[in-house]
Amino acid sequence: METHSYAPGEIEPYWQAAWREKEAFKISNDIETLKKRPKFYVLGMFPYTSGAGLHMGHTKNYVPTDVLANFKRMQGYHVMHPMGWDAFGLPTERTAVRENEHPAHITKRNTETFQQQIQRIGLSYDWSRKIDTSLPEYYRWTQWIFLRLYEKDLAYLADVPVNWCPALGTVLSNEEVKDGKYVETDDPVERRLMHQWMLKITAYAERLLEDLDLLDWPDGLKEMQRHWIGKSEGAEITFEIRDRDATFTVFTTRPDTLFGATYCVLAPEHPLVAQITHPDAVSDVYNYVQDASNKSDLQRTDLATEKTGVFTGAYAINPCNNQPIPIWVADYVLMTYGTGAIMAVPGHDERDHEFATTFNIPIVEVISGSEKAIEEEAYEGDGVCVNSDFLNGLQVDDAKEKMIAWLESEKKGTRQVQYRLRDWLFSRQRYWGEPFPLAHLDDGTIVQLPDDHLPVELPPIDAYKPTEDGKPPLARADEAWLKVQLPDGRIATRETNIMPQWAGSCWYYLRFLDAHNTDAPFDTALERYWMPVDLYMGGAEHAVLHLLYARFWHKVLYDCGLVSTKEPFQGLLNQGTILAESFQDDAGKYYYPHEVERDNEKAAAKTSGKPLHVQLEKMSKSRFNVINPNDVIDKYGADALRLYLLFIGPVTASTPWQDAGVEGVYRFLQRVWRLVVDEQNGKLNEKLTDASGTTESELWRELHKTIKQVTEDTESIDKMNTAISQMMIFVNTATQVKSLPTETVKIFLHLLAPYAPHIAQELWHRLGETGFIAHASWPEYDESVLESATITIIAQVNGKLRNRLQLPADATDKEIEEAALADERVQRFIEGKPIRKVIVVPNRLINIVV
RNA sequence: GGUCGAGUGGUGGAAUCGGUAGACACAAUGGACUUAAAAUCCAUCGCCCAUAAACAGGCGUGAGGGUUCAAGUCCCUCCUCGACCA
Repeated sequence: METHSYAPGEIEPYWQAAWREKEAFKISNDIETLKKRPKFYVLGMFPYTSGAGLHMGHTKNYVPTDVLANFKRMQGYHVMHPMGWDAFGLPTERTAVRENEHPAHITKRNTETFQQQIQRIGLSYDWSRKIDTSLPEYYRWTQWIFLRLYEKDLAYLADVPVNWCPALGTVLSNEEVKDGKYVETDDPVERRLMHQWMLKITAYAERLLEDLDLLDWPDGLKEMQRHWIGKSEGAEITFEIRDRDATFTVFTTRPDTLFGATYCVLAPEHPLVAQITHPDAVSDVYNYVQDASNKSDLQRTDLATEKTGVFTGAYAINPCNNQPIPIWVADYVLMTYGTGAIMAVPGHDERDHEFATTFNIPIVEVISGSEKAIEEEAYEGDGVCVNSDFLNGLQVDDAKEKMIAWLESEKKGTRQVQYRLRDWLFSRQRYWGEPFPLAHLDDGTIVQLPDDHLPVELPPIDAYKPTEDGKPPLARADEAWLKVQLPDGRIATRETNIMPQWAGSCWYYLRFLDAHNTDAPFDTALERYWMPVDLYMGGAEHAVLHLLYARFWHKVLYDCGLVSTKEPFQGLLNQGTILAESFQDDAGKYYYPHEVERDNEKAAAKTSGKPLHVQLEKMSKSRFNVINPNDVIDKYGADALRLYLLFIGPVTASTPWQDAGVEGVYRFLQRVWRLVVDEQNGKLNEKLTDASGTTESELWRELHKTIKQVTEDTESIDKMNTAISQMMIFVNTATQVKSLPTETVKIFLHLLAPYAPHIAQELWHRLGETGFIAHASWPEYDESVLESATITIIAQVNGKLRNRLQLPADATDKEIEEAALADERVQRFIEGKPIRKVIVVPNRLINIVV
């Protein structure tokens, strides 16, 4: 029997093809056309195109941003809503090695899969703007922007400690190293100084901090960035060394505690260590420094359970009281942080206190206020200075000021601001990334290649690993690539490091504006029209690094006069994660849901009968709890997937996946379908009439209520779940009425269209409309329709609900009071007690206090 | 350890500025329809007390205290969980 029920599997591919053929979401690049309307730029963070394909986390980002794009488009905005691929990076290179295939081929395959999967969701991207960071036409401009940074002296070479794995002959990232070993092969990893490219992001620390105030970002996110930048104010103080003609400088945020400094510490790498160490201590110190050099920063500071150190035998002079204090070497002081030396105040710093206790160094109280004896516990709180000569009696803040003034007048120190932010290690010894547009001359000087040499394309090489003598993979390229002739005729050797994975994503939001420009990274007029991004959505894992790096590049481009805004992303939201049940046995082994026997709370493995722990965790392959978006589309369609993802909770909340919930929204879509289509014969529902909407006044009012709520909730982004609730209420009402004005249904379909575009389009079409509902105008609501002749007033006695009163909307306070007092149920609770007070909240309630 | 956020029915979640707690769904239970099932439709659905039934009543937003005519919402103390950083 032929059925005419809702069949997403048929209508969705049909309309997706129609949108593609008609280029329904393509945006003009003609600036005059664009300027006729306001703009809205909504961007979901583009995916890293790993072989795993699209996962539910992507959809939790791309669906809400798409709803917003559809909504703004219907409101009359020109909407920039592009998609592309973050394609350079280590995972693809690893696959290339494993499968012995060129990473470019793997990338092509992966991006095609991604595009196919994304298109099935019915997202309204302008695919003509698609970019791929690993294509020369794109990375040409990444290299071009790097040259602008280089010209501004923001790129430099430095010796920095890296994780070096001798067995693999390569550098590893911190994430790849655990307990001094490479996580995948257990090969030992050591710390080694290597020549690396650095970007001087610290030069922008203050602006990166200050300009956070310009942004409409969640406070928590701004706080994370502030913390990462880590501005601290204090003083640099110079210490002289007794009996030697040498000094060292420390940075402290607590110059007020200088009188309490009872020792100093130099980092093991500090250049003075060798110079000042007393002959008797030389071998101890040497051994200690050797040990420390193999530890990571984390092992030296936060993971260290015990403080270690060694006395140099030398003494520094405390500048405020000329007392000699011992100089130690300890690995809890890092050379890369501050000046690589500290003054230690064990009385008022927890780590110094621990160290002083371990090594029996005196502890002096200089700030009063501690509840415990200063020998027992460091006191880091506020208080009044004691044992501090000219600071005595001052509060901490005043004491800091006075001490800095004194140091400056005595030329023993200066006011200083310090940041936690480090310069950005910008080179990798890998293959699948952007080559640097730089070359080295024989005399060691570095030259930048002229712009017209770009792109510097990746050369073909025989193996994606370092050379025998430890040079990066690009050093395997043939001479034709390695040697480059400069405009003046000299021959230079190309830089063989590549840029890190972050590089391509630092400016991709600009390339979307003018994706195929071959003369410039983007057109300036287009940039001025579209920037900044109005809403940027992405996972919280990018809250710090990606956003900070992109902001940094953007500010450099701003200083070069290439972009018109100080900040790239005006609005920003982190979508929540999607959780799902996972099953784990006592040994920590995970099981797939189909391997598990469920009995209410308890779960057991089907094969072994072992009891399993059931927990809600983020969906991930390694936890065996992934649900593939494409499987959901196969079963329920893209509209149901979209609606469900939005209906389970606010966009920013983390919510568990429930299969049954998808059925709920699927049923809702079926009800919508039946409003228009008679499932028996496929014709239009007989209830539909040509009457004006106002004839069915209750439904008309519900419609306007729905327009209002869907408009407001969609606008706020984080309330799309309640927008759907209200649409459900409308459909429930519409299902029950006896005659249904077609006009009313058509208006409703506009509201549904951003959320469930396929079904809205299909029903729109069946109601005789041509063209795309996506191009129709967003409906307005009429406030007067929402007004009702009567209102419900809550009658309370002593704050407790006693009755609901139906009263005319224009009733005065006095009339409300009279009606309440006349009410039988209210009277029962007053029972002749004296009325002390009556509170009337307009349009809401009356509270009688007895 | 630090910073930020969150605790509401069996479940996901609603609740504007402090003003009807539990919208909308899911699950469950009962019923209608059906040879049967699915689908669909109707009803019930926080806890307690009471009743033949009903009207009503008491309690209730992690725990304890406070402010207020009125607290899920504001303040204090504590507990638990999560995110990020270390």
